[in-house]
Amino acid sequence: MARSSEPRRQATLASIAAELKVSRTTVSNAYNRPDQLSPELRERVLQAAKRRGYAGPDPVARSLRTRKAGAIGLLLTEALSYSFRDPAAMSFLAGLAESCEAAGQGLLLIPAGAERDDVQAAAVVQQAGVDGFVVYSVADDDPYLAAVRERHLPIVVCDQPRNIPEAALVAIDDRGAMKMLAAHLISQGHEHLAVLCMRLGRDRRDGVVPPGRLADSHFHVQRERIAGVQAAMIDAGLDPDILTVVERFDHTVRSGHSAAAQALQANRETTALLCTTDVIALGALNFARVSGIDVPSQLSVTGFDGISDAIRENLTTVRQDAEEKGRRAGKLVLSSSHSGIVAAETLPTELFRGRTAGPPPKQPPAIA
Amino acid sequence: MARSSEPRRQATLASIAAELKVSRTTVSNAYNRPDQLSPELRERVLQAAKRRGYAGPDPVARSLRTRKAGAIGLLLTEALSYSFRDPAAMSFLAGLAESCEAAGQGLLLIPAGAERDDVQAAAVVQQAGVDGFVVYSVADDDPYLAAVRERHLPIVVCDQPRNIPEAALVAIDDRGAMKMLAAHLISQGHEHLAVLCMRLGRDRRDGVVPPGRLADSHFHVQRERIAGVQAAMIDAGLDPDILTVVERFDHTVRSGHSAAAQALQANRETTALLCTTDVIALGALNFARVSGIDVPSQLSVTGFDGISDAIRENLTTVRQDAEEKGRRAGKLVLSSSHSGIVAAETLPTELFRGRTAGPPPKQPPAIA
DNA sequence: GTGAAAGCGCTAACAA
DNA sequence: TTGTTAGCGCTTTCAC
Repeated sequence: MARSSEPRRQATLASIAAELKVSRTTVSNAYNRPDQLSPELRERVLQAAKRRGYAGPDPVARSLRTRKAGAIGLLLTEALSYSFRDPAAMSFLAGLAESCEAAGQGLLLIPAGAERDDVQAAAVVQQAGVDGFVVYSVADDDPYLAAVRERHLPIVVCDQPRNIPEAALVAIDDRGAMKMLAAHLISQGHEHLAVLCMRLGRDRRDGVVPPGRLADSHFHVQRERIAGVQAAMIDAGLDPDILTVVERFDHTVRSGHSAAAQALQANRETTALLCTTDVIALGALNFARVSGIDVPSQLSVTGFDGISDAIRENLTTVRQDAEEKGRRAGKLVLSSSHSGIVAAETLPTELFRGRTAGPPPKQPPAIA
Repeated sequence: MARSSEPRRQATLASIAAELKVSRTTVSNAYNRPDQLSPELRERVLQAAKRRGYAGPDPVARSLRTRKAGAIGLLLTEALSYSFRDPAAMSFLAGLAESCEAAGQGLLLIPAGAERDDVQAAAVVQQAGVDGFVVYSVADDDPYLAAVRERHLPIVVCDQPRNIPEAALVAIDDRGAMKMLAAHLISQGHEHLAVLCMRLGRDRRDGVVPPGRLADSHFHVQRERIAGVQAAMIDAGLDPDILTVVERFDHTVRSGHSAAAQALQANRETTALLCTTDVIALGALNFARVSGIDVPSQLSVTGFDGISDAIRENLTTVRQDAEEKGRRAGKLVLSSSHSGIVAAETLPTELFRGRTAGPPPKQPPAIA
C-alpha cells in the first residue's frame, strides 16, 4: 500500500505523509482541519507539500469521498455560443454566477447544444460532476433535460418546463404579463394583432404557425406568452383564431426583421406586432424603419424582457429582472440539498410604456 | 464486498452488477464500451439500471479512476457578475464555450472574485475538478492565479499576464495596436494626449496616475496599451512624461464618463482622449455629449476592442476578435494535455476609423 | 494530537 | 464475451 519512493510521479497526500512519516490523516488535517494538529506540524506538512509540488488534496478524490462536487451545472438548450449573444440569458447567467460565487461553488456549463443523439446527450450530462442542476429555458422534451432528471439531483428550472414535479421553479407570469400588454394594445383600438415568436419546437419550422403547432409547443414560455395574447383577445370579444403567429427558430434581430415582414405579408390588416422577446422586437423595429413604416403611428411593436437595448430604444415591453431570476435559481439549487421541499417562485414583471405602441392607423401600413 | 441488498440507497454500478449476477466490468462496459458485450446483455443491464434509478457511472468516481475531469476551468478576476457585463469578456466566453462544447467538455466558472483571503482563494481553486485552466485578464499577482499554477495543470493565459513560463498564451499586440492608434492621432496634429485606463493594480486607486504606478502596473494589457501611446509620442518627438493618465477601478461606462472629466480637468490643453477599452470610451463620449463638447471637432476620443456598441456608435477604435480569442484559448487547453509544448498565439487587430477622431481644434475645449 | 482501517464508485489490465 | 484483481486519492470513524 505504501509506495515509499517512486520518483517521477505527482505527489499525493499519501506520498507526503510517507515522506514525513506521519499518517495520511495528519496531512489531510493540515488542509481541512488546521485546528486538529499543532501549528508546527502543520507548517512542516505544508512545507513538504510545497517542496514536492503538491497542490493540496485532489478535488476529484475528495469529491468522491465527501459526495459533494462543489459545483452546480447549468443546462442551456441553445448552443452555448448562441446563448451568449442573448442579453436576457446573459443577465440570468450573471445572477446565477453571483449566487454561486457567494457560496463558493463553481458553475459548470454543460456542453449541451451541439448536434448530438440522445445517447451522447445523456453521456454529456452524466459526465458532469455537480451537486445539482439549473435548467434554463429548454424544451420540455429536451433529451438533455431527460438526462438531467435521471441524475436524481436537485433541479431548478427556469421559465420552462413546468411538467417536472421534482424540480423547483423560478418563473414569472408570462401569460398574465403578455395578456396585459395585449389588452393595452386592444384598448387603444387594435384588432388585427400578430405575434412574432421564437421557436415552438426543437425542429426548425420558420413561418406562419398553423393552429395545431401552437397547442403542441414544447416551449412553455412561448406558449404562455401567445396564450396571453389570445386571452386578451377573448376578453375583448375578438376571435383568437384570427391571430397571426410567425415563428422563427433563431433568436436574433435578423429573425425579428424577417418575421415582421412575413407577418405583414400574411395579414395586411395587421396594426400591431407583439413580439415574444425584445430581440425579435428590435428586429421588427428595424424592419419598419427600412420599410418606411412609422412606429407607432402606422404600426405598433412590443417586446418582452426589458433588455437594455430595448429600454434604450424606448420599446414598449414587459420588464422582468432576469438577473434576479438567476440569483434566485442559484440560491434555490444551493439550498435544495438540505431541505427536501421543492419551491416555486414567481417573480414580478412590469409593463414598460415606451414609444413604440400607440393607436392603430386608419389605414394599415403599405409594404414597400 | 458485495452488498447484495440494502434497500434505501442509491444504486451503484456494483449493486446493479450484483442484482444481475454479472461482474462490474460488464455493467461498466454496458455504458462505456457497448461493443464489448452482447446487445441483449447490455439491454438487460440498462433495463435494470432504469428500474433502480441508476443514472450511469458516477462521474466523480469515473474521473478519479480515469484521471480526467471532462471540464476546463475558467478564471476571471472580476467578480463573475461584473464580467458578465463586459461585452468583450462575454465574447471571449462565447468563443471559449464554443470550443468546449465542440469537444464535449464542460466549462467550469471558478468562483473567484469574491472578497477572500489567499487561503480561501487557494481552496476555491483546489476544489475545481478540471483538466486545465484558462485564465482571462487577471493581475499578475492575483492570488487565484497563484493557486492555479500550483495545480500543475495545463494553463492558457489570455492577455495577461506574461510572466508564466509554463502557460500557453493567446494575445494580441496591445502595444503595437495602441501605438498605431496614437500615431494616427498625432499625425493629425494632436500633441496633448490623455489616456483613460482601467485599474492598474488590484487596489482601488481612481484618479490621475503618478509615474511610478504606471511602471508597477500588475495588469499587462493596460500597461502595454499605455506604453503604446508613449512609444508613439517618443517616435513623434513628444515627451511621453507629459502624458496624462487617468485610472478607474470599475470597468463601466460611468467610469469612462468621470475619467474623461478628470482628464480634461487635469490638463486643459488635452485634445484627445485615448481610452484603453471601448466601454470607457463610450463613457467619455457620453461626457462630451452632456458637456456640450463636440466630437471630433473639439475633442477626439478613441477606444479599444471593437465591441458592437462601439462600432454602432462609430467609435474610432482597435478591433480585435475576442470570440476567436476564446475559441483559440479553448483549443489550446484542450490539446495541451497531449503535446507538452506551450504555444503562444498572437491574433491580429485592425484599426477601425470611426467618426470620433479628427484633427485637434485651434482652441482646446472649454469645460462647462 | 495522531494513526489504522475501511471504503467512496469506478475502470483497466489481465485472465478465463 | 465475461469475470477477477487492484487500485485511483482521499476522508472518516474510532482507537490510541
